[in-house]
Amino acid sequence: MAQQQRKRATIREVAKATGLSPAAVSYALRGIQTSEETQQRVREAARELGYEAHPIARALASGRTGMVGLLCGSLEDLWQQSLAVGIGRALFARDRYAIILDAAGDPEREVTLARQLRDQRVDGLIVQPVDPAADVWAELGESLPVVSIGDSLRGGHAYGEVVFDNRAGVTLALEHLHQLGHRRVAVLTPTRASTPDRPADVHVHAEAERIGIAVHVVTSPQDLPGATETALTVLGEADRPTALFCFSDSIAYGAYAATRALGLAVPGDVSVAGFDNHPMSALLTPPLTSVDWDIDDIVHSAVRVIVGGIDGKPRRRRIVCEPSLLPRESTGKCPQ
Amino acid sequence: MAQQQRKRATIREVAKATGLSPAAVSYALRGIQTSEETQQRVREAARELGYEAHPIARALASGRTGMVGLLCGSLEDLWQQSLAVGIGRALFARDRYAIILDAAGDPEREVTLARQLRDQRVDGLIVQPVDPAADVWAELGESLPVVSIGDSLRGGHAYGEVVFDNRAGVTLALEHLHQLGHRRVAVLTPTRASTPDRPADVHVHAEAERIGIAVHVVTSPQDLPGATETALTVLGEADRPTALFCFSDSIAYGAYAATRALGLAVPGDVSVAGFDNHPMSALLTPPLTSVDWDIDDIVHSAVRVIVGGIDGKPRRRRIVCEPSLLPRESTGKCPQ
DNA sequence: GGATGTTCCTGAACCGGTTCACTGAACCGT
DNA sequence: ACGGTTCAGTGAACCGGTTCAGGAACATCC
Repeated sequence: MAQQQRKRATIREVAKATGLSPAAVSYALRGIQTSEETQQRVREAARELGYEAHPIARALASGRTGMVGLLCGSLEDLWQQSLAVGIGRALFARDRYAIILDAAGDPEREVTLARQLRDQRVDGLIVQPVDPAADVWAELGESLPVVSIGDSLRGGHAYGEVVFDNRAGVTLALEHLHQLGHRRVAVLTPTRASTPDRPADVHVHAEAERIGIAVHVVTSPQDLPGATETALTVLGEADRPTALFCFSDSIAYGAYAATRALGLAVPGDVSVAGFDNHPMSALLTPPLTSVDWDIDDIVHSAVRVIVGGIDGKPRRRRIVCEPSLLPRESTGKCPQ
Repeated sequence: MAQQQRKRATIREVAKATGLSPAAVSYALRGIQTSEETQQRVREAARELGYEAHPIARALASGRTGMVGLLCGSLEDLWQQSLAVGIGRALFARDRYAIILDAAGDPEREVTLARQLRDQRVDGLIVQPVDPAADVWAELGESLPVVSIGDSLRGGHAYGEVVFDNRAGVTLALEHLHQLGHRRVAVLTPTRASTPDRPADVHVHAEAERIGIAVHVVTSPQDLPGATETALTVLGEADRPTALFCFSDSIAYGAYAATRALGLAVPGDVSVAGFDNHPMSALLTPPLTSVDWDIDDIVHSAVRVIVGGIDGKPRRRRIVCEPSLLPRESTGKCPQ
């Protein structure tokens, strides 16, 4: 398409119009190193010429792009979608743009995308790590502020962290199920790096043991068909668990689909608990019991921290979010 | 943060290492105007030096950023979230990045964001217009390829269009409801520009008249609380409609919440039909009758067309998507 | 009154690629 | 042997800002 690229005015034209040097104009437009009166004159000339700073040129010269990378662990998950949307908006409100990428639960893909974002010269990176122990975080950490959401990056390579007290969430859910009499629970966690020592997973086992529940941990994709299939397998086993604890609501939705397909009643035959409390969860039949986090708080914390990092604040931040349990009707007394 | 910005190698260093001019290296790396043997040498030297092209510098010199703007009408809508995610992925697969912005149903905001994206020098713009008749599209159309999704931009200012045959969708839904005996239907459409002559809206009235249904058109926000409130109002009216036709599934979810709050049975007391067929819709109780579009097809069409536009293909494209009706259990015979 | 600062502005280098005009050499057919 | 192409590569300008060293003008201080 022969785009005529509608030549916009440059800083040198504004300089010519005002009789100043380009440097002076550059300063004036940023309100520094110039007299109030000059700034006034420059602004006026700029407006008349329809001058708009060229972000690319500015980025090249100043070394900052105004872009923040957002690397999501798995955007199939509706909750992560909400988070991404929220972060995109919040960044925009601070004059920055988000580049949203999706590792789709694959640790290798995550590494590739992370490098790609660095090469793209984003000013900062927000990541929901698939593999919090990957070496790539150390590598990125030396050239960018990195903020992790959800899990701590191993080795302290993050500039900031907004971590969830997953342990508390797990405890809440498992105790809730125990109280209802469940002793055999399947835990469906998102497909993740095969690091077997992820703190949350370890905690599931430890807590289950402490509380007195036999758990069976299974990984699951986050999309509806994938999660449904996983749940079908779990529920089709000989020794069917009496409750499913899903590490994201999206997975719980798959569990619902599976119970429906198998003709199982929730919570009559099997209880289901979720994690995240997506708005849709209240709308299902029965409404889904879920562990709730304050998503707005997470969004704003993450954005505040990454912006701080970009602006050179030296103090690292670690913000811990506490969950609460929202007991609804998908969990009930253990059958017989 | 004293980021040491880990100096990466530049093209001139590669030039020095190979004994070529920077220009030759630039050409060689892009595989043009140089001998196979030189390209080989250059690639090798680049690898050894850890050279990666600097996208910003490239963008400044070449005038293309590799970024595509994606301006969504209202990201509250789960279906639009799916679309955004899909488009982001598909663009990335073609070595491009998406900048996803959200007009939140506000036409003024849409104009501002559109201009902002242009000033940000995106190579192209994909938009789900809130106001297809806005003047801004003409303005953008002269400096960028613009692809609209959903509605045609008035005045033919788009380079390409992936439009939905909304009329057909409306017809499908209304005829379905008519067949079930409904004669009084409320239509909940997303909050939009106040252009009263939007083709889809006009068509609702025309089709309703043709078919013999009295319609009452109401605009609604797309988020769950907003849509719930709108539905509550509609269902609380003296002359309550016997069916709700929601122009997006997200609005239908609000309708479900409202019926629940009012103690109305679906479809016993009121039928609900949606539009878009989001994956969650099959999971509700009762499963939602919805007008279905092939979202993958939409994603790939839009991306194919915008990439064509960016690459200078002169032929404009208009792709029309046809809907199909997925009758599920949320629509039933009109009470008495 | 000379040393010392400020304030405001300039010139030039710089960021790191791309592109255009041009050159020297090789290759072509006759 | 000759004019005409094609190929591979060069040098310099260029994209449009930012930044740094420095300088003129003016105020301040002892």
